[in-house]
Amino acid sequence: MSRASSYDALKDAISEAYPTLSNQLQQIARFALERPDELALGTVATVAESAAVQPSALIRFANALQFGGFSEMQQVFRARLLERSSSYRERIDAMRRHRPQLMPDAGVLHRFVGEAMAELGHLEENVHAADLTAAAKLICGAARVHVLAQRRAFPVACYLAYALGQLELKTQLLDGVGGMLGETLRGIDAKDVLLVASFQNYSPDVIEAARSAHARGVPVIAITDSAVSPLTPTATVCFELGQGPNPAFRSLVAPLCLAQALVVSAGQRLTEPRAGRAKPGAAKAVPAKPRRNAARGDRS
Amino acid sequence: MSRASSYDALKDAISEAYPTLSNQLQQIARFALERPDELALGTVATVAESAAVQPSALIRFANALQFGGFSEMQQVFRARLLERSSSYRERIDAMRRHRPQLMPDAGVLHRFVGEAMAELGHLEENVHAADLTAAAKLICGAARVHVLAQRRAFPVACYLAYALGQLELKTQLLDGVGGMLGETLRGIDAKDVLLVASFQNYSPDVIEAARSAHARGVPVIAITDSAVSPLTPTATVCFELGQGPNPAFRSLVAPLCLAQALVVSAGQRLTEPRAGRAKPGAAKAVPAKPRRNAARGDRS
DNA sequence: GACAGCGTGGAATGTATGTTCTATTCTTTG
DNA sequence: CAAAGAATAGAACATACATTCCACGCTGTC
Repeated sequence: MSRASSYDALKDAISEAYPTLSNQLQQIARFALERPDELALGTVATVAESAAVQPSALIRFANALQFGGFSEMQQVFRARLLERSSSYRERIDAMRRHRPQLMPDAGVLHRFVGEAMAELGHLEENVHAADLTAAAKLICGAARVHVLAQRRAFPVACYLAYALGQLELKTQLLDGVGGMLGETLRGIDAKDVLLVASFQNYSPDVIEAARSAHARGVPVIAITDSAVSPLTPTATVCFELGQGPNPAFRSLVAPLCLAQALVVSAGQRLTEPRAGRAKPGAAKAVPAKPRRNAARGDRS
Repeated sequence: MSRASSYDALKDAISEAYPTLSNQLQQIARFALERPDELALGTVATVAESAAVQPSALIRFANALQFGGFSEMQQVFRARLLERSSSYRERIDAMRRHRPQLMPDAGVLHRFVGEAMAELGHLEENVHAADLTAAAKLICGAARVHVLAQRRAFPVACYLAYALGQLELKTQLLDGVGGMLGETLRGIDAKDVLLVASFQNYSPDVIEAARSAHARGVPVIAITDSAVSPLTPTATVCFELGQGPNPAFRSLVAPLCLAQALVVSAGQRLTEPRAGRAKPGAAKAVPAKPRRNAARGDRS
């Protein structure tokens, strides 16, 4: 029997070998199963102290399990940690593998469906509910909502403008038609809100628009991909979606799903005004505050 | 400002410090946000190699973020890994479900993510690979590609126009700006292809455009929701996505994912012309054939 | 065009780590 | 009760590591 390469296999190997182990090694075995995180991250010395054994005993334990040494065994515990950290992707990958590709273009569709699902999983993990609430609050309290995006992100703006327009909100899609973008931007005042979306490579116009709006006290809600996006510093509320598993073919699935949630959150807030919303007047007064991310604690 | 102790705080700290960092340090910042797992488990040397920087740069990066050294910063990444792997996240999910009034908008996001995934599942079941292949063939063989959609489906058209334009294809987005839609439509001939998308309630303009194009022998590729859609009879290739589990809040996730698959299929066909494609001339000649769905057998 | 300041690359250094080895202790058996 | 064997503790060692330091190159400025 060779050494185990997955945590589950390792668990089996430990149970199997357990009766044949010495007292101390059994103690380590129990420790390993009870606190696998500690074995994943700790050093020989720290684990040994925590398990109340000598460092050398850990090496003997690893050897007893057919590992070349402690570090080799530790890889298994670390792999477990990584697997666990992305629960969605695990399921997706399994599902994807389970289906063989019959035709060339079916494989393409399968692949993008799988990646879209993974992106959605990431979306849910990376978006803080409080940001969603704060953004919805801003939108509802605004006199007008301006939506701006370009190139790859433009569909997101289209959807937002359309869906927010379906509510009773005064929504304006800022396309650059006729080169009137600059003029329109100047017309935005602090009672409005600017909704922008941009991903790598970021459209300079959009960045500049967000910057200038922010400078004039207009609250900015940004949908972007990274915490180091140029939109981040100028955004009142910033959604950082991260990038999917395959950065080569990024899709709009995650941003659009977020946009939909944003619209519906705003819609709920409009139809049920008392649910957690402050007085309408107060809600309008809030936006000028430059606090970037409502969800997270102030960095003082 | 003291050093960040949680991953979220670290993300904020990175975004804040990002503009002041040197090029190399910015590169590391991006790497850290994109692949936090690697920073959690790797050593200075391995991370440095993976990020294509010198080990010392990593220490400088950690110092710039107010950490005493790399290891100190690494603790934050490791803490994140532990949080995610343990049942901590599940506990939050549970709390979110059990106390929706505390985080009302988290439920909204969760719901739409779930529905989007369901829609993607349906998409995969309802789209036939042969339709995808046929559509890609049409697109590649066309002299020009015209994309048309309105209202809710308009973002799909935007994406298609943008993405197809990124390939070497001559793509034209038919917005109705200036009321020129009718004029533009008359300019489409049988060597072109018309890509339309429309969902309930179907936009009359789009339906009429597809009908008239079809009547003049222009191949039409349609993305719609149902087999009884008014687009179905006039489409050379028709993707019927079905409607998601909840028809009230239909999203664009499925159609956009399909659009992406379509674009990439076309792209592959362009860069590898021999892969399954007939002679270019023949490919152009095919479309006029009135057989509706290439994938399915004739319904007799 | 020279100089100052900063960012960068790469080697040097001291520490900490994993592993090995041996002396000691405990257990078991004749 | 004594002796042999295994298990264990702890020190010793070689390696790998994080960190520091210094020389070089680049950029912007006077």
